[in-house]
Amino acid sequence: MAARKHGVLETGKAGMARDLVRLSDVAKAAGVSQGTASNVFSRPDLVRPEVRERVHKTARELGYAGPDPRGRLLRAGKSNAIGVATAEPLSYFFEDPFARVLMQGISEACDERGAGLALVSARNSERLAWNIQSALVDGFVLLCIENGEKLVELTRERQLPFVALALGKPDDTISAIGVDDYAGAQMAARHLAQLGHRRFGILAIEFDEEHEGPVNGAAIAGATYSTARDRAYGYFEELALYGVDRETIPIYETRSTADSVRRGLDHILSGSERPTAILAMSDRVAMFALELLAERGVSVPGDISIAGFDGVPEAATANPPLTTVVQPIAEIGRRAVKTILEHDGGVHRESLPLELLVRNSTAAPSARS
Amino acid sequence: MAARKHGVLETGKAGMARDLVRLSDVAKAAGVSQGTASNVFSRPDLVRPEVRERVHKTARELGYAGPDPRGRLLRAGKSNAIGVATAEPLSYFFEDPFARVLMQGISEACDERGAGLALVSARNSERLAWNIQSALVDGFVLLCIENGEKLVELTRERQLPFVALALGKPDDTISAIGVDDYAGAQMAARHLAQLGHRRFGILAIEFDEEHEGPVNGAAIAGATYSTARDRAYGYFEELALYGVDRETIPIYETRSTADSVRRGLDHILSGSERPTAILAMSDRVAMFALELLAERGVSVPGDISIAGFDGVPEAATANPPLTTVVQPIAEIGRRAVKTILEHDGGVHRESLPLELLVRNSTAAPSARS
DNA sequence: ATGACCTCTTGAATCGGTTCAAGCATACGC
DNA sequence: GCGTATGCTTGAACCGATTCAAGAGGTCAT
Repeated sequence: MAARKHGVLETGKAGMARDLVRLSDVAKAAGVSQGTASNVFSRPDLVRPEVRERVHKTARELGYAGPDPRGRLLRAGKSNAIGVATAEPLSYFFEDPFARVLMQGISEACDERGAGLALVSARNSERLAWNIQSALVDGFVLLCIENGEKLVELTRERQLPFVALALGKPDDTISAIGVDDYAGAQMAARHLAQLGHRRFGILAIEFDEEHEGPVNGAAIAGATYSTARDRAYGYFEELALYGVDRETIPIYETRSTADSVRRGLDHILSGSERPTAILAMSDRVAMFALELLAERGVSVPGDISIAGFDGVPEAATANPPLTTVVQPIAEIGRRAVKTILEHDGGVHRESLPLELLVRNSTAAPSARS
Repeated sequence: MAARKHGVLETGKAGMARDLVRLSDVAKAAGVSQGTASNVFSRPDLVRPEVRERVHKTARELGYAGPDPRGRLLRAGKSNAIGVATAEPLSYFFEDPFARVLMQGISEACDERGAGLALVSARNSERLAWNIQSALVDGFVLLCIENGEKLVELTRERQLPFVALALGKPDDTISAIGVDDYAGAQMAARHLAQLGHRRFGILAIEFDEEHEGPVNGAAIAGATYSTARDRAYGYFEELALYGVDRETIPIYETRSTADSVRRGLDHILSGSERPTAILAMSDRVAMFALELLAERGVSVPGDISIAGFDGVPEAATANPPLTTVVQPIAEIGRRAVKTILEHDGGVHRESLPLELLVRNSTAAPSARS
């Protein structure tokens, strides 16, 4: 009661006097040492009940808010929270389907272990750097979508445990969890080839920082992002087994937006020999393509088959439901958290299995194609 | 280079020796005072370039990770982050459509102002208490869904600025942002009544902690959650204007799960006079109902009209697209952040406008009904 | 040569706790 | 009555920075 009354008074003096009362004030007022006062709150069983009660009473009378986590943090060292960082804006965590499923896995693991969760990001890279430098966390999960190198660079300087979500990096001295994009791409390609398709088009995700448009072999070899590169090679190698020459496959690098997918589709379908199957490097891109084709009256899988990649939940309810290579996204998140919280100073690299999930967006090419 | 080498050595000794090198070590090694060393990193322009360079070099050689945010935090007082707290498990932030849109608004506002974002929650309330007590934030946004009272109680003790997302609380001494649920419910009811409906059923969201099932007037009056209560009264009052007696309206309290909505639907449709319109207190519930009715071969809006509440994005792509009362969810989030970051010690209460959005799930009752 | 005025730099205080070795009673066994 | 085990308390060190009044050294004008 006294506490509440005091609190009201405090906030009443709009904007003035912040939290003036500290543990040492309580200790002094209660006539005990600061050490004892601290024990009252953190390890009550070490304190004689009467003393404990007296200190509590004093604290209430003074309006003490309880031990300030800032002080504790400094002493204890651990903030008991992990940070998830990415170079995208913060809202990415709540918008992107992949990120959302990943975060579900991450948050489950955090809940289980009682760890907190801090989202670290920013629109411009200067602020991102600052945010990473000043994040109050015990470790980082790096969502390496856009600007992975930079992210790793910045995080490394914090000298905290971290794990990159993407194995591709040439640098295998850092911990990472990911999937075998190459093998996954092979699965998708094999599936379509075995259905009888021989004419393909590829709707790619980002190979490089800023580029959009048709892509050739050299560009792929020099790609900044290994995810796209590996998936491309996976497609190529597998299709080669079925006698499909990679040179004949139109491939368009999109920016994962509806507009760029539209342009990509135009490019791919404009050739003399129209593909009967499209390999999309992400479900997101595949689903944009699905919508656009429906608008144009092209039947999927009647006229064209499409296979995606990632296995986001939305793929199941797309129209038609999307055949895709599913990543264990939530599991990746869970393991990332585990890796950080159980960090032992070593490097932890892990590749999780992919799985082809056949739905209705793929079928044998029709006779008339 | 030296820095990296050192870093590698450090982490090499698996699990041993943490970050031994502090600012004071660097200062000593560089032969400057700690104050100067601090300035080198935080206010470089105060330091003569040569000295600055020397300190930086020393820091690199020692493998100094840069000023530790923990120390800074204690001194500076502000962690420059806000916490979003709720009594649901953490994954709620990424699963629930309402929460997601809200978080988009919140994260945009945080991005804009360069504030960090911490998610605070837990499965059991003991841990929740601890997490709130120890969150390193400058203020809280309280997502009062399930256990608002408790949440407010816990947060109040931190003596940090906070804003509750829900106006309903009897306690108007706390800051809050919300909508006029009563008026919103009236809009939905009026719309259906004006279409000609006179027989209604209500699929309610939670009135109380644990209950599911048919609800009577007394239960509503004594409801724990004001959101549900206000919406119910909004429906009742408006329908009364059209001569509909509230006693004749079957109302079922769901737990917002598919199963409970199924039971709710059974209850509502089992009466002798089948309703021609259903008022659902949330889009989530409405969309479950939509699916279930489709399964049963009941046409919406042919046989039955349904109106939702909240205006989550999914409502637009439901089948049929859902008529609903839309809340400015993202805007609520943005204002919440603004309120906290601009906290002046006063109480800030705000009610944002609702809007009826008519789509295809509502129509005039058919002749045969 | 003197004093005014700059630009850096220093040293100490401070932020708010936790922890631990050492001290002091009190009770217990003999 | 004495040594010892037991149970609370204490006081001081420490966590890792930032800040600011005061000082040091140098420049410039008179």
